[in-house]
Amino acid sequence: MRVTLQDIADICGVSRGTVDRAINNKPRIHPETKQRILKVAKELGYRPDLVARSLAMGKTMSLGIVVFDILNRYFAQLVNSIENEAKKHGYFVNITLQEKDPEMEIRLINELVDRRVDGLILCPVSKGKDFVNFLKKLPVPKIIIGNMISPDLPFIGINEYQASIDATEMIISKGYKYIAFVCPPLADRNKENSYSHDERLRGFLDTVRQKDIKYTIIDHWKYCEAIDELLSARKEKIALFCSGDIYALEIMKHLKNKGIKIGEDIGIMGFDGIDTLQYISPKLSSIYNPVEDIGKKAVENIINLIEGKDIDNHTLMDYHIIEGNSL
Amino acid sequence: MRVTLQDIADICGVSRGTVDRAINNKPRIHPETKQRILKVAKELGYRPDLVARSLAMGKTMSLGIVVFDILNRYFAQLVNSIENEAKKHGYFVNITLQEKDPEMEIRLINELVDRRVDGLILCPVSKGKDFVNFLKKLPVPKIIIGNMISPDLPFIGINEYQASIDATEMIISKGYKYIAFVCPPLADRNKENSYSHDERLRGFLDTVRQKDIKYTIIDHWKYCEAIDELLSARKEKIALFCSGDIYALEIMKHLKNKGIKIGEDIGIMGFDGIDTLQYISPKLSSIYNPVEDIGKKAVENIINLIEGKDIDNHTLMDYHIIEGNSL
DNA sequence: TTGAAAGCGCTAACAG
DNA sequence: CTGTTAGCGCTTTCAA
Repeated sequence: MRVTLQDIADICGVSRGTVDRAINNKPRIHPETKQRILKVAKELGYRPDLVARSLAMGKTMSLGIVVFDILNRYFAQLVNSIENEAKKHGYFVNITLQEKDPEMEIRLINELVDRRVDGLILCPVSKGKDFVNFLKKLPVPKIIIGNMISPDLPFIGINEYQASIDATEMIISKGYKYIAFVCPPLADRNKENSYSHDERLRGFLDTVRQKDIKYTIIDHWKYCEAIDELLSARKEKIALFCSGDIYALEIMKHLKNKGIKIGEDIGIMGFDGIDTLQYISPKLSSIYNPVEDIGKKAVENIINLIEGKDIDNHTLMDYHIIEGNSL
Repeated sequence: MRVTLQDIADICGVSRGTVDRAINNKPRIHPETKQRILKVAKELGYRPDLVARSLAMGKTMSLGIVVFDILNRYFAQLVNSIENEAKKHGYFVNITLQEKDPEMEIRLINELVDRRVDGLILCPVSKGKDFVNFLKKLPVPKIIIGNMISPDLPFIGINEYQASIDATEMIISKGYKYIAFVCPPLADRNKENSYSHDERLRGFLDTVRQKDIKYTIIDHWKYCEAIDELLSARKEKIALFCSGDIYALEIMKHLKNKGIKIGEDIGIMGFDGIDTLQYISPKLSSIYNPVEDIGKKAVENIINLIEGKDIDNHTLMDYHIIEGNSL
């Protein structure tokens, strides 16, 4: 049913090789036969079988992407920019979501490799020596985004530690004397890769301790309740530094429902600068995480690796503070 | 470098066929040889080459998805649910974004077919007879989501017309005497497929005309300015019915900046019920568009088609009105 | 300039 | 139960 090179060859009375030369613009073919072949190919609506080509060439022109959740705005933006950049270079994108399940993550990576993607872009949740070894052994190049898991694996991200210091200093500069740092549960962080959150926490702690600011760490899922308690327990005006805008948005929703005025009764700082924020009032202060640039850079780097070129093993992109009205 | 069936066959002193039987759990093989082969395969870390398998079997176990923009929350939710469901059935997902460019759309669909995806799930922007013919001629099954383009092509969506009637009646029931319908420019709608918006508009018009309600249609990109004018020109309290939550969010942002109280000074109704709304105050009234169910159903249907089974050509899913505080 | 043939790694049909 | 063989559709090398 589908037209193959052989079909065209039969009709034109030439060999498959010649048809190949005509169709793929290869040299060493007589212009006239070429025209004849192209004409027939067009009439028959010939389309190449990219699976067969991949097998023959050992190259699929596709990238495997593993992220955990495209509903997370950060990853939606990331995937969007990866897809756009990949397309420009003629690559297609195989996306899989691993739902924060380390076993599933490994399974999915394996299957992408089985499908012979030419390169992998990963935002891993797994961590540890075994996982790093697993990745290193894979027969395809890979780029890690966001959660660094090993200095040996090519990485793209921002300086989370410094960004967190900058954010904390900015909060302090607004006069807050008590800051709560909100982040995912430590229990999860032991199993999962939480490099970003760890670095942010470290930056926070180093700053508040050095500046002698009172603080607490809220690292469990009942953070809204914890904040309520905090509000009734502390007299001074407090600020919340959320390790991710998603937390900040949930908290803002909660506080608004209670009639608490954000920016007046309490200060909030986010992290990531996701674009949903444009619709939120008051405007949330946050850290702009250049996710589009990161996606683009990841594609550039992975293609360089695929082509055997050298890249910087660690690339840190520029971030900056977004001043909103929430502090 | 990569281990093949032949490598294992050589080591075990059997033929490729036998190794195949062992590895793929096929019958007619002696348990002992099977064990021996499996052991070697494991030691060598054998992994199947899915490209080769695809070529041999004429099946890639992958679905091609074409949407225009994963940054649009509606499509992020859709893609998420498609990916999850596909994974359950052992299918992988090739996603491409066409940026509302009809030519690009055709190019991308063609390339997905060249890559031998087993089925396509499309949210087309193109329309017209040529495009429908193009789709019909494709040698793979396909499902259309959202924008119906032909009664002959399998479609999944909601009854946009009826939903719009329900929404309009609900607005009217709140006492509004003047309603503005906000939707994308007509100019774009002539070229692009705007089935959803057209149906919503039709439902709106049929209702306001029948109930003798004053109305206007704002179908250009300067809708915020248009609304400002409307607000100063009309004395009665007006409602805006936005054909898409995205418009509603932009408008709410604009109005909030001007200090206009939504739900009090003006009424707003959205469409789609995207999940960003949970963070927005006041809560936007909207129409819940069951995008997750649609994605799931699309995968089920496309797999049925791939397997040669029959499906309902048109599937309408349940929607419902979300009552917020914006009316 | 063109043809023939081998091979990519796997599946499947047919013998033995 | 196992081996052999012929593809799948394309690329690539070597002859002619």
